[in-house]
Amino acid sequence: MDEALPDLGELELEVMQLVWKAGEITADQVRERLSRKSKESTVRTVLRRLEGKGYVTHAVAGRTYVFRAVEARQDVATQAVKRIIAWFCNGSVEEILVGMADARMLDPETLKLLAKRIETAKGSG
Amino acid sequence: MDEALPDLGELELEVMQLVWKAGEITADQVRERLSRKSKESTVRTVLRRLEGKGYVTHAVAGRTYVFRAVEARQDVATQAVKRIIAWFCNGSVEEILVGMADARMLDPETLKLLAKRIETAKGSG
DNA sequence: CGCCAGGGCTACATGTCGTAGCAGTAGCGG
DNA sequence: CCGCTACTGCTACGACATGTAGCCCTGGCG
Repeated sequence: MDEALPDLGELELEVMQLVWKAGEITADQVRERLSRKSKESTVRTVLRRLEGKGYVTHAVAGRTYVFRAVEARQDVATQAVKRIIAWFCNGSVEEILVGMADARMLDPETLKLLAKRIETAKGSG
Repeated sequence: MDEALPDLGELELEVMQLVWKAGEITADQVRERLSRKSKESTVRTVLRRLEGKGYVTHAVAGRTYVFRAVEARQDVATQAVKRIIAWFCNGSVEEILVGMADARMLDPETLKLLAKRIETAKGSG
């Protein structure tokens, strides 16, 4: 669990979105909801690769595989950000945050929410 | 300037680090400082590709190219985060931040700094 | 018992990336 | 003024990732 970041291609990503959104999903359901119309074997290959990469697991329901995400979307996102920080900012979280602030991606509301979150985390963790 | 995110391989990334750190740098200097010992032509190819991707530009000094980054490290990092957010959180910045808070990547100090930053941005921008 | 749904394996084309050889060119020293 | 050398660009090649799909296997149902 160290390289666990976006080794995801476009299709793979879209599939993951679907998996996250549905919670549980079959290969065929994925195929139906996919914007790009791929063949079933294509979808299944992607799903299998995703499983190989550790992004999803499957349970067997009858003769059908039901997939679900291994990690929550937010966790993967957080991991990704962490990676970015390590990559570009030598581990300085502040740099990123400051950059985000400058880019108007943050606002006081969000900040307050965060403050609360941190409090909670401190208390419960 | 829309896909301008980490299409960077390992070597490319390391080269970028060097460029950012040095401000201005020649192909040979890059080669010297590289952890991995590559041939000059390799380094030059990477530099050229980086230029093609819009990450660096060069000025000619005598018969030597002097490279420098087009965008600041923080900006690229911010872009990257933005991309992540779009990818995994449907554009919700909060989700990421909350995730970071939960992952203990944030602390009150940083938050205060951010608050200040936002104030400043509001005033000046 | 044969058919069909659902799945796996294997292949292939394309694109990226690291690596590098080879050729062109412009100064510098003789 | 000329050749050497320092630098550069171009082109290639192998490895690996990714999208796409064909073909075969298997188990349950009619």
